[in-house]
Amino acid sequence: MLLRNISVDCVIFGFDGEKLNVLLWQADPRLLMQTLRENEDYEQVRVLYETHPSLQTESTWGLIGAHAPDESDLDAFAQEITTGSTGLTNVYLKQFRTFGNSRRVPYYRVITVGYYALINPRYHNIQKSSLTRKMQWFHINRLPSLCFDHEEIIRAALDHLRENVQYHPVGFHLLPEKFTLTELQTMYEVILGEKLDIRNFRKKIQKMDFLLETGEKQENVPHRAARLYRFDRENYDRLLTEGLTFRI
Amino acid sequence: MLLRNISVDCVIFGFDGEKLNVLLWQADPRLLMQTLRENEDYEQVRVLYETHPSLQTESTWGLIGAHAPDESDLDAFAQEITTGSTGLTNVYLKQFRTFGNSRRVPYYRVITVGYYALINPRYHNIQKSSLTRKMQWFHINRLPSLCFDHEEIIRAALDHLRENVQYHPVGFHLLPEKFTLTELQTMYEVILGEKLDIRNFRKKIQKMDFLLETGEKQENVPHRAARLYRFDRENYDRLLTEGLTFRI
DNA sequence: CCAAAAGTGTTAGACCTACACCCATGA
DNA sequence: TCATGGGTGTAGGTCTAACACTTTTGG
Repeated sequence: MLLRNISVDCVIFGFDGEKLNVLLWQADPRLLMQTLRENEDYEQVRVLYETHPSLQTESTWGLIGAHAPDESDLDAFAQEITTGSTGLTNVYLKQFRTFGNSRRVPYYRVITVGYYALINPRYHNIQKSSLTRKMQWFHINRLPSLCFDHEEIIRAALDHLRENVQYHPVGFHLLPEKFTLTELQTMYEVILGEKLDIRNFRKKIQKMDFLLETGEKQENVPHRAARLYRFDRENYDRLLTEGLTFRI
Repeated sequence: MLLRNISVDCVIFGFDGEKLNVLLWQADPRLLMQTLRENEDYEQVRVLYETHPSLQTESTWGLIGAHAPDESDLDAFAQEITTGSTGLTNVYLKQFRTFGNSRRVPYYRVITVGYYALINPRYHNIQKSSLTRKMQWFHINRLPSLCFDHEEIIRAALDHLRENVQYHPVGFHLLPEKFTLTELQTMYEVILGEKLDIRNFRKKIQKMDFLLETGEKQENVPHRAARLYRFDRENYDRLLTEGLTFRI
């Protein structure tokens, strides 16, 4: 059974090497209606899904989310939602805030627990669920019209990410497993919204001692090939216990 | 009406000048039963309150919290809860995490939205609600036995506070309006769990330029009287827009 | 040989750390 | 006059910010 008053929304961030994007979703009204009719799990939430216009117009998009089932842990359910739409398992997910205004959706009370995911879009496969008309990446500065308070949720996720990324090495989840220092720097520049000095950035990040040189280089690039690094989680964890403070 | 599946819990932190404490609560079984009988708002949550032993033994304590009413915004409801137990209005409250494990309380599903409050206990008056047997401060290192997952919630609140306090000037809420530099330093030492060098701390905090000297001094202390300062929020906000980064 | 991005070092100033003694007050 | 905590400065090392040219690669 679904909990009528509780939903989970995932702000799925993807970094394509140049821009930070969010994965958004549009329901297919026909498939949605059919599911509402045939699946009695949806009994609890029918009125909201049946009638809200934003789920039926072509121009309004939503975050990837769902009402929580009675029997799932919220963290696990957020993983399920992410896996269901990207095909990725074991994604970095951060619960960042719960939105609890009493009139944030129409008809009845729904609080939503907000998570954000960091993924590298090169590796994922968008999976349409049975209700989906479209699923698409949007640049965070060019969001379409969004239903409910989803724009506020995305804004809040981004603010949270911006802080988080400065004090915790989570940005690596947005990159391929092997990445160049330029990719790493660009990711930070995009999230923080400012240019960083290339020489100072390299000195700083290399001094932190949890980048592993793979010995490999880029291939088939029309310029000097860059060295590829990987994030050394084990060493990072060890350094943490010794009191390292990560700071970009 | 109360939302059966959603509660709000407030970890109320108080700093007494020496230690960091948490305000905890014990129900009075007789008053509780009477309220359950007479107040039909409690219909939804009766089974949980009637039968769980932790609400009835003398040795188990709980956080200050309640099931959320259908019509209140969660943030506002957390304020109400805090006001109801401390008599203080306009308290610093931070929503820090939502606890959503499916079996965190018995009988039926309840997720709880966790907030923590920072108050100066000198100014507050504990107000017992109609259900209370006892309400009492506990030192964070000497917590009593707690019901449900409340110990985990307190631990998580403390971790969050520890991070928050280093990058945001929120610790001031734990102090009286006018405070000495030693009080400020002690507060940071207690939260961070480490000693700070007095001279370096003073240089650092004074350089930040949002402490106002009041011109007053302590009175009736058996030693040299310390100067009293106050936090200059306006100047802090101005400095923020100019790109200040606060860091203890 | 050209275009494009990779890669590298130095200097001046700011900041951090470690550390010890005198001062003001009330009892 | 004593006990208690308030208040202060310096020196050495580390970190930060600003800044421009050479190298490698593919086309």
